[in-house]
Amino acid sequence: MATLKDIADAVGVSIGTVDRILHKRGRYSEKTAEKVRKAMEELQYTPNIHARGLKKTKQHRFASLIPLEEQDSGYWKLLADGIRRASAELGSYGSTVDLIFFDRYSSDSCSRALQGALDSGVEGLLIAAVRPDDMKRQLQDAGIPYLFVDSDIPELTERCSYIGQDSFQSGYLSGKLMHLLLGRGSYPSRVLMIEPPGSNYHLKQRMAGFRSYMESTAPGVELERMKEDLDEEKSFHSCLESCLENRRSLPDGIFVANSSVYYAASYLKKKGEDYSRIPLIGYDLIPGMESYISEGIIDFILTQQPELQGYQGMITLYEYLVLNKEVQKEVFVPLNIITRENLRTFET
Amino acid sequence: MATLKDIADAVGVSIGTVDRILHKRGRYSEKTAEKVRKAMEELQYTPNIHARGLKKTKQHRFASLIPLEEQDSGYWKLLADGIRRASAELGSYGSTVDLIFFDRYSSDSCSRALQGALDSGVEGLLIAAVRPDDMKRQLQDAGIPYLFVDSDIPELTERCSYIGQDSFQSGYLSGKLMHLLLGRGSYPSRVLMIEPPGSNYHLKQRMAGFRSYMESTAPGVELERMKEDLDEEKSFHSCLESCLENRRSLPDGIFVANSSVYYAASYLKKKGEDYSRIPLIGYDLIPGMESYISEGIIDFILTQQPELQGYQGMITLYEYLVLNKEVQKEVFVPLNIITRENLRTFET
DNA sequence: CTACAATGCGTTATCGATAACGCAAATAAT
DNA sequence: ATTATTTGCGTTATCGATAACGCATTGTAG
Repeated sequence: MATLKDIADAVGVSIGTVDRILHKRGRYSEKTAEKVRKAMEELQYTPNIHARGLKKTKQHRFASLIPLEEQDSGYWKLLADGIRRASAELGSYGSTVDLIFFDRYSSDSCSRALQGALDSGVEGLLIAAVRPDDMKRQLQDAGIPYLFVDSDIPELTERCSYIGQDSFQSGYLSGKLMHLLLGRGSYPSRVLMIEPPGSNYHLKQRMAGFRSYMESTAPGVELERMKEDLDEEKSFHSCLESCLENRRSLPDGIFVANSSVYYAASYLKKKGEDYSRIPLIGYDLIPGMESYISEGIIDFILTQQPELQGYQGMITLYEYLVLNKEVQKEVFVPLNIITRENLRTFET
Repeated sequence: MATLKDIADAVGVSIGTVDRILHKRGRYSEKTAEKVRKAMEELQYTPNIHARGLKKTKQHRFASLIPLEEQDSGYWKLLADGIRRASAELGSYGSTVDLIFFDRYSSDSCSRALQGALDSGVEGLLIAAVRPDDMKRQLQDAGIPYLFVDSDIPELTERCSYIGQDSFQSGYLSGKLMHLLLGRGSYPSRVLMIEPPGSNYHLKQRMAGFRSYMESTAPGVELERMKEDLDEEKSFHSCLESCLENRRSLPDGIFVANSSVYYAASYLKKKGEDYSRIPLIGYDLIPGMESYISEGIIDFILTQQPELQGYQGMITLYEYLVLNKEVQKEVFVPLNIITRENLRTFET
């Protein structure tokens, strides 16, 4: 591997000059710059990351801002784990990461946490933008760069990137899988769509995607919609119970637009065989989900690898701010389909 | 972040002593060692990767040994791309990677390539063990560490790791998806299983997994088996043609155990609507596959992210040999299910 | 024509970990 | 008791990139 010194020797100048040219810091003639660039090309100069990183060691500080780990059935713990993994890695590169949590159902908690983060003097923020309206105001004139994960606020064009899901498409995909589970040609069938609490952009998009698939491809399928109000198992159970009691027969399939599918599964299991075999599709591989999948109560889980989102998000922020890498404005993570037969390969 | 110097100052010794204790290089008393270890704990010492890497810059050389990129419909190019990505990354850490290719249908080509790699003086080898018998002999007393990707030879216990697929399980999963596509209750149906040429362990496992699912779960499904002999489009087409002509009716589903599903798709497309709508399941997202998926000719593609396998494999080898990290003996990559509706999220 | 800035380039300390080297003091061997 | 050897520890050059500093030379303003 060629070093700065190799280039300098080849051209007949000093490393200082080469470095100035490399970083366009002025104080050189265009003539030597041309020669240097040619030599770099020929000798295939690659900067030594270690040397660069070592020299540039100056306590970088970042923070992440996501909902409380236990909210949404533990979904945010997965994201937090990814952030922690990135944090450990960045630690040995001389940076620190603060994890800040807020109550996603409280405007107050959210804005206080965000304000605290903005005032804490960190160099960059990783934000799960689950409260777009609250956050938008505060971020308008944020002095520091930020990156969104999980949920986006596209209007904030200064955000350095968004890493997350294509939620409409994931709903659409759920629709297809449900359609397959119903069995072709067994019309008419009735499917129950459950919209969990804390309705945000992504939930609505998933619902819309699901509906869109059914309307365009499976006209014989009738959709019923149910809205949950509390992110809690008991409440979910009773709500589902009253909904199912009011019907003539059991639905032919149930779709839950987030990880609350966990509650639906525990309900169906409790109610026995007839209920358990209703096709059930939902989101996110949170702890405890595995058993319902391997028992076959949950047929498909879609996931957008929250752990990876957290990890990637933090690493991207670092690369953007410290290494000056270019980053994509929008990164959609792969939509994974998890079912009984490939579940094991997704466990860490 | 605490540095060696911080630890040294805290204990009242020099950094040389701390370093010797850290690396157990002798020349210290157990008494100071104890104090140092305590200080490291308290001050949360994390070695600075950059400083370490910089000091240890000494041209590490590795090589990879995989089949020719165009074989198996271009499957190996994906793996090679992953290795190249790792190579670029490791380059800036001062290491080089040679990519060596061999003809996977020639024992001679394989053993010459392997011998060349072993004699080239590299520090570690990444090997796609697609010719277990040939390779086993040569690797018995290989002087250098090696790691397998894609295909394994579990008997060689000195291999530092294996990164790849659980092929039986992936066949089993294919079986489930095929079952869904057939539509529940539409028995009896007949499914054609195609075993591509170059029959190896993984192909056979996939076939076995598929058959196992059907036998255990879908007794009404009748399986027919067809064996291909040449890895070539024309030959595949004529073989498939003669097979389909000898039947009373079209099969209700087709399963191809590797990326040759590409040839099957091009055949079905050519033959028009009746053929195109036959459920078709296969493997690997090779270039050109996308269009058949989005047209709906291929219903499901399973993939074990060959690009990731190549990348991960090379990085793991590096971590094992250079950073002395512990590595898992066996890593199964996630089994991804790709279909029309999530295809886009898997394109890079 | 002097002052003084701007240009072009070389020199050097620095980041943190590593490991070779050197020097005492303690212990062992003769 | 004297020479070897071992033990315990400090000192220092090194890896490559960075950027501050310094010193000429050229250009420009008063």
